[in-house]
Amino acid sequence: MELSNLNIEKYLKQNGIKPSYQRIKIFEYLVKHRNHPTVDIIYQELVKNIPTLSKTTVYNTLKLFLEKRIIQLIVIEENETRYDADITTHAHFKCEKCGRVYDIRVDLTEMKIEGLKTFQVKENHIYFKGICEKCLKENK
Amino acid sequence: MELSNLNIEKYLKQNGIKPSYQRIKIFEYLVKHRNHPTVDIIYQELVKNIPTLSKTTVYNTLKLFLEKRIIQLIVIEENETRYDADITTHAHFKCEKCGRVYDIRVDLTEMKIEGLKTFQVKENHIYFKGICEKCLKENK
DNA sequence: AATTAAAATGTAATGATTATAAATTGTCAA
DNA sequence: TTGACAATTTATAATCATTACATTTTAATT
Repeated sequence: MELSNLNIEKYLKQNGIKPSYQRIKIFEYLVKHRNHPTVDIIYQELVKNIPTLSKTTVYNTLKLFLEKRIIQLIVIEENETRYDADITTHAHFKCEKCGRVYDIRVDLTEMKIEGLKTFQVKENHIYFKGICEKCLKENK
Repeated sequence: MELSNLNIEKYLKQNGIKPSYQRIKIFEYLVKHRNHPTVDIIYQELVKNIPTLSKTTVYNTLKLFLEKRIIQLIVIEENETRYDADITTHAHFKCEKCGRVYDIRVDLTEMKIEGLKTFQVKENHIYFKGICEKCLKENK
């Protein structure tokens, strides 16, 4: 299902989450922007329209979303935790210049890993660092 | 070259690092244990034999090693930064039960990624989470 | 409307990392 | 060998993201 078209309230309910105003807005932010934001980015954006919003609420809500597995954690840099409402398998690319985090489609079926045969794998994470196309062009 | 057999003092010099006692011991710890330790683990182990050791020195030294590219950063959990003296391309697996971080050999040549064509990739990181073989057996 | 539970909020506490300044050690010319 | 300067280590304080906790607000139920 395309996240951008779904009814967020319904989606939260389906996943056992009571759809409060704040929860809806936080999830909506993730779905609409798809920018892999940090807690602070989410807070700074939403507090413009929800002046009473507390950063603790953002933390609590994201933790709840993680427990219910409707978002995933992205940890690329130390001390920079980001969140993604796209929970399908995909990789990320972080540009060292502009700091943007891009979604990268990867085909993991190609990747057969001997060393993991005897392990029970629950999550896989792939990310790259470098310079994005946009920044490469600008620096010419 | 096998890191475990090399002369650490020489290796540091070759990479533009003045081989002080602390630096040698910290690098030696990484090479001998290969356990992807945190700063605290390194500090707690080394301070047993170097009572004057400061945690700041461990931080400074690891930062220097990173700049000189003789170690790599491993960030799997938020708020848990680990270090690895093996700078060859390989993946990691963190066990959710015992917390151990395993090295996993992967063949990245198989992984052709359309979305990265126009980007300049400098680093790639792959990690998995789940239950390791040891813990799977113990829980039976 | 009253009662209770859930959620949101504000503030304080925690803990890893970084900044800063002082002390120690190493280097090298005189 | 000594003195002076630079590099390194150390100890302490500051920072900042996250978590803990207590209070207030909102929602649900009778």
